[in-house]
Amino acid sequence: MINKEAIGRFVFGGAIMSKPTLHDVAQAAGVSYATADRVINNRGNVAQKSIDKVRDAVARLDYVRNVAAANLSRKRVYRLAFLIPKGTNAFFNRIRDHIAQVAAHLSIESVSVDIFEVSAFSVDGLSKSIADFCEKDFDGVAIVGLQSALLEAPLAELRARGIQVIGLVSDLPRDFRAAYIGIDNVVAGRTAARMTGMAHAGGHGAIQTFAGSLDARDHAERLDGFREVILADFPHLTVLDPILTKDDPSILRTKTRELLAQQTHVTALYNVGAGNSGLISAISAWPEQRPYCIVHELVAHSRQALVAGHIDLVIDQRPDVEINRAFAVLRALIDQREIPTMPELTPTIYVRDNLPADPLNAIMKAQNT
Amino acid sequence: MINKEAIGRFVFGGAIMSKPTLHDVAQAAGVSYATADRVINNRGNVAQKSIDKVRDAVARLDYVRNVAAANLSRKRVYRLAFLIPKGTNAFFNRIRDHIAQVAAHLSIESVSVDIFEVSAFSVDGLSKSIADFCEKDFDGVAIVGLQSALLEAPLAELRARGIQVIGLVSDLPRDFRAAYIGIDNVVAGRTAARMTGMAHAGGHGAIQTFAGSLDARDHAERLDGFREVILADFPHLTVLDPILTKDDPSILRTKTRELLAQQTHVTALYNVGAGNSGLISAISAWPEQRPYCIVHELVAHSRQALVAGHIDLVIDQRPDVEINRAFAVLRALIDQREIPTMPELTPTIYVRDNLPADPLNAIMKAQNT
DNA sequence: CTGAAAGCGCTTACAG
DNA sequence: CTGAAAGCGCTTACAG
Repeated sequence: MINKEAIGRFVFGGAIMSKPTLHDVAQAAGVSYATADRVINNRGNVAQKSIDKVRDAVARLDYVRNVAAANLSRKRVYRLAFLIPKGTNAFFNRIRDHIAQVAAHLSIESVSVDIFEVSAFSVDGLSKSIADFCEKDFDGVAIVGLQSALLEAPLAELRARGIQVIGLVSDLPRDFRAAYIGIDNVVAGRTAARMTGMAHAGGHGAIQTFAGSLDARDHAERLDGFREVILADFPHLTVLDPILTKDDPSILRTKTRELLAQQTHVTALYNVGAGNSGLISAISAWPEQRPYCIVHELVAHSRQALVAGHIDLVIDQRPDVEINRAFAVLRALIDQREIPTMPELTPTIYVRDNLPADPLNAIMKAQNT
Repeated sequence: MINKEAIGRFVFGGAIMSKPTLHDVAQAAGVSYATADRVINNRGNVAQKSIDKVRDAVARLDYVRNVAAANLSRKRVYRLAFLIPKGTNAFFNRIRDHIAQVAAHLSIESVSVDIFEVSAFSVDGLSKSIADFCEKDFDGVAIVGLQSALLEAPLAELRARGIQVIGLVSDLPRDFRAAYIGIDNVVAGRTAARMTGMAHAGGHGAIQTFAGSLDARDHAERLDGFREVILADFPHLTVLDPILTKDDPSILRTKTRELLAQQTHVTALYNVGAGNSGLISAISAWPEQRPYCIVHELVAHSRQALVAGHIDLVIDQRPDVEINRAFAVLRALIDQREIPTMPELTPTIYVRDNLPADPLNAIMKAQNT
């Protein structure tokens, strides 16, 4: 035990001091407790002279408000909400599950969590949902957003009501949310390209891309990133224009089947969007000579396909990490604290060997025994 | 806003009830507040009859202790410590930095954090450090462990003193710690193998492995996992026995240089251990014809080599995530709560495209302007 | 504009 | 074995 570093202690004149309280501040400033409280919390109705004295004392003593005590005395409940696209999309189901799971633990610490489902990918629907949401009494909300000026008015209304807003997975107009929690989709596309390039080991090839729609910003960004890297670093490879799928599994199935039946020169498939179950079902019928295959988001079917060797790679945005961070960021914003240090969000590469334990699978195993 | 789910509220008879307090429990049980407190916290000196009544009331009301209020009243400080190998190893520097960073934020919430450096990788040193540590007054400690029966006695002593112990990065003897936070190194090796296999695109090849020492459990496990996957799924590839390096960069440099000068049939390099700066410096002298190259842990030099294209892949254990989890788990253990849901630990694959933002780099850029 | 007092849900002596 | 009371650091009426 050679070296020792002490952090987070208050050492004064060699002795460990306890943290200053509002009482100490009031005393040092020569005002009453209540007055000190008023300036600390900007409650108004305080003489400028008092304000200055208190501010000064705060700085001198290095006072920091004890949020836990404050919350206790107010019986505070953090009222949080999530606005998530409704529907059966496996990815958003995963998001919902994790929110519920975290909420169950957090309820112990006086946090209430509501999930609202909004009509998927519709600017009108989302705009109306946000407007409705204004009526409710919440402290903060995480919204799976869209980029549209139509959302600005309802978002401004939320802010006016003191509700903290963050974008989740898909961003809102920049100036109308306090933070964005999600991956950079250009980076995700670049990552997919790097892996595809590596897997060709310098050989020639052509990559068939798939996208739900080029209007979807995340899809377009992934394609851009993908093309950038292939163009710059893998001159032997060609990126074919995307087949548009509306994220519909049956379209993906049909198109993939056609492609494989034609015995084309295609050496790799990359789907930037959803609907992978269709792609997988088509591919698994051609097990012997399938192309290299990358998709996004780890959900039941993509996971299974990875394990079975039908696809090679899944790029995942770790919705569990995103949700955890959304809670932490919302609480910090509501408390007007600094946002805590957290690990960065980066697209995660899964192969069959580094998959996280599968909770569903564990349950099924338990049932079988 | 079609559907709505409320979580974490207490709904009773249609009305939202606030959580029951100890007061409610005492009343329902027909005992005094103090007695209820005694059974909740197992303070002893309570008649069995009272215990039963209180336990019953707790179950009926679904009471859960308010930890924040308890901590406030006790002016509780969580006294946490980390035992980390000393030395200049870039990986452990990263660990130390992140601990300090998290600690700076946590100090606000009455947590004190101390880092103790112990002589690296020495069972004797670690054993003595743990014994010394018993004398100090802490609530919990995370230890970068070793597997040795010699550690059992001092660890038992820690437990006897009510100090919560977890293994971090490298595990302690199973029965003498409450949890282990770190990746599965067999999985890490398997992941490296899968990527190496893919990068050969079905072609033949030979992979030269490097390890610090085969006595190091993590090194041995990574090699095992690596061999397993190559053997099972990549029959065209051969895994060469590891060159032992003591994790010394100069040894790695020399050996790699020799290897490359010999113009061998080696198509890939995989170092399961540390000392990568040596490997990288040797490789970067042969930019045109270098083999495929995988190393562990994202630190300044491996990151730079990835960006420069000298190496292909870094497998990282996300020490930042591990540290965050260590704090959360220690606090849960100390509070005797359930361990909170957190994203799983899985070896992370980095290529040059999905790197997290580099804080150092950002600082240097700022200084240059 | 300012201050004294009760209360948030708990723990800790202290008195029976 | 049991209970009444003060106090943790804050907020919220309420009275001046």
